Amino acid sequence: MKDVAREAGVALGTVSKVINGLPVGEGYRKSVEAAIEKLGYRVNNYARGLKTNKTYCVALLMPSLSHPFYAHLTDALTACLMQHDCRSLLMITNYDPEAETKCLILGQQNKVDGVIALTYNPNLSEIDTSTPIVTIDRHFPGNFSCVSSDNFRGGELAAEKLIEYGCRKLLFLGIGPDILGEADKRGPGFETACRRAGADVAQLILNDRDTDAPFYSFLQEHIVGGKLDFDGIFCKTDWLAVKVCAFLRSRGIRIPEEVQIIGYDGIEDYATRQYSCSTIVQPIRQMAEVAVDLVLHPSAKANICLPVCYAWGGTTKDLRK
Amino acid sequence: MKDVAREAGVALGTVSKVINGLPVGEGYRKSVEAAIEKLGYRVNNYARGLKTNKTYCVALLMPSLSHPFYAHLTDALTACLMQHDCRSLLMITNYDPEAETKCLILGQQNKVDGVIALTYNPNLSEIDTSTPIVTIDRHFPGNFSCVSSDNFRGGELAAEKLIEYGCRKLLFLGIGPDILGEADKRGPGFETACRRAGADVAQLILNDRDTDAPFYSFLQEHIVGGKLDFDGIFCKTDWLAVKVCAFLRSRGIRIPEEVQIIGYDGIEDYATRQYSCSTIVQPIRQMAEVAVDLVLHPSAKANICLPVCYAWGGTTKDLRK
DNA sequence: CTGAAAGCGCTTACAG
DNA sequence: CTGAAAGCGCTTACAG
Repeated sequence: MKDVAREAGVALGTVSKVINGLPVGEGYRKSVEAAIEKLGYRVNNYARGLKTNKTYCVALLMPSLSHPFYAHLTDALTACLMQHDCRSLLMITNYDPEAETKCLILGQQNKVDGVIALTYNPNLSEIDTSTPIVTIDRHFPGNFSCVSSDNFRGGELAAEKLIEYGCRKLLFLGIGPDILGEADKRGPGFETACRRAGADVAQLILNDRDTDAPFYSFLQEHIVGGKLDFDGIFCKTDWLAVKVCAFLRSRGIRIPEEVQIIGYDGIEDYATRQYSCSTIVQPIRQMAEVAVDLVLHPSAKANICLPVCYAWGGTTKDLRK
Repeated sequence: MKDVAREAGVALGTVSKVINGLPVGEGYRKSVEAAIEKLGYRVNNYARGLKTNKTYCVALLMPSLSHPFYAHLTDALTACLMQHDCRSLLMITNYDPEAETKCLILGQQNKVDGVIALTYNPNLSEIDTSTPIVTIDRHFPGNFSCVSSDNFRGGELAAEKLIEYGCRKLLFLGIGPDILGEADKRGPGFETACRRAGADVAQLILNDRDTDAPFYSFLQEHIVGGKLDFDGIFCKTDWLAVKVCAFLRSRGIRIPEEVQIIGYDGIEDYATRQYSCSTIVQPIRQMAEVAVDLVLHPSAKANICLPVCYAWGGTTKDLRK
């Protein structure tokens, strides 16, 4: 920058003004721009951030990118931030609360303009609350905004569809509850709509993320004479739905003829772009847009639920046929 | 930091030394640490970077995170960087050369310590070459290191396996060539091994990433009397292999009984962790480790090919049976 | 071993 | 409108 000023024969302040588009004499602007071009000068964001306290950088905290939902969300968030001339500082926590806390601190140490976090259970007491934090799907005490899909409505929708397609003996399968997770409204939404319609509904909710064996033994117990005791299952995630489908098929149960299954998330196969099961689709792009908007223009604590929709994915009856 | 110095009754330099673990009197260390704790002080990386010219931040350029390969690679790279106390600045280019160039510049403007890039065709002439750049799977003129899987060997391996499993009329299907892409050695590797074994080999290589219709019409032309004219196909990517399988199955051709298919990448289903097709597996974690090592400790231009392996995924004959 | 001072590359009141 | 100067929060020779 000093070199540019010397080359153009002006003071540093003038160069700064040209860079930032502040009013400057036309002749000065020309020569400064020429000097910038000639020297290949590029402003140093670190130095700028030191003065302005703006870094044009937002930290993204994700549990993993191995799961397509997180990968797509990260993709969408980064694209949105880019449109606002913001960069994303990506941190992967692997579902580990300690790593989550560490990452939050690291992010803040880099003086990010904000944090968008999909976390499981960070130690929030260590967190500096002066930078805006937006969570995805999680409520935390304090002044954090939260954006999520409309999980309760999604649960209702799953129930409505299964009942519409003829199911009467319904089952909800889920892992959780996560700490204060918005996603834990899926089950209650499902149950509410089932009861409203007067349909039978059972549920099995596990706490252990590491094994799904209990789901299989539960299902096995409900297979009598080669027939499953339920005709409609809502799984808390597509991930679970896909695994449940694989298990039931391995036991000779036909899907969707004997039992229909709906998941939640809206995961597509990477190659064929087909849904991996019938599912409640989360509006990922919109969630990203809202989260970015909220983190860049912090307001009072907001709690935003975005509308979901149902999509057919082979594990429910296809009414189009 | 000034506050910390005042609180501890020492000079700024002393605080700096404590923070950076430089030798300091035990009593001073104690009181400085107490002051840091009390004030909740955290060093500002931007200010530090201004002096040291180190940012502990590496830019990651990826075409997208919608494809599992890029998502897993990004995940692994971020984890490796984290272990080196480095953060990742994520930039998504959507395969757009202009965006690639813009991202490279943005990254450098943030004074990253290095760049790891999986790009298609950025305008490299605009790039400042003073920061180390490591590419994945791409060669560029200039002093950039490149890490990739051993694509040529992967192609050979695919041929060897298909031939071992009884195939005699082989076909290679691919999109490309990418500009100077390392991945373009897959076809030649395949062909070389086929010829070496004296097997027939045909190939179809398209240039248009946006449509795969020509693949299907080509295959359709080679279906005579319900039989495909090839008994072994190597697809340049799993993505293509999965789509080709879907097409052939829709035409009533049985896989792997009538034709065996191998892809490249090693993509697993996110839920079942099963390979989406028989495949040549890229060593993603190792590639990430090597790339991070190379970007953090730049040496002379290195060109590193990591070993691949074959994995069964349902589209070749399972010899274990 | 410690403290005072200079300087990293910027921005921003403040005079002129 | 422009230039000279102070200062953002750090680190690092340099004296003491």
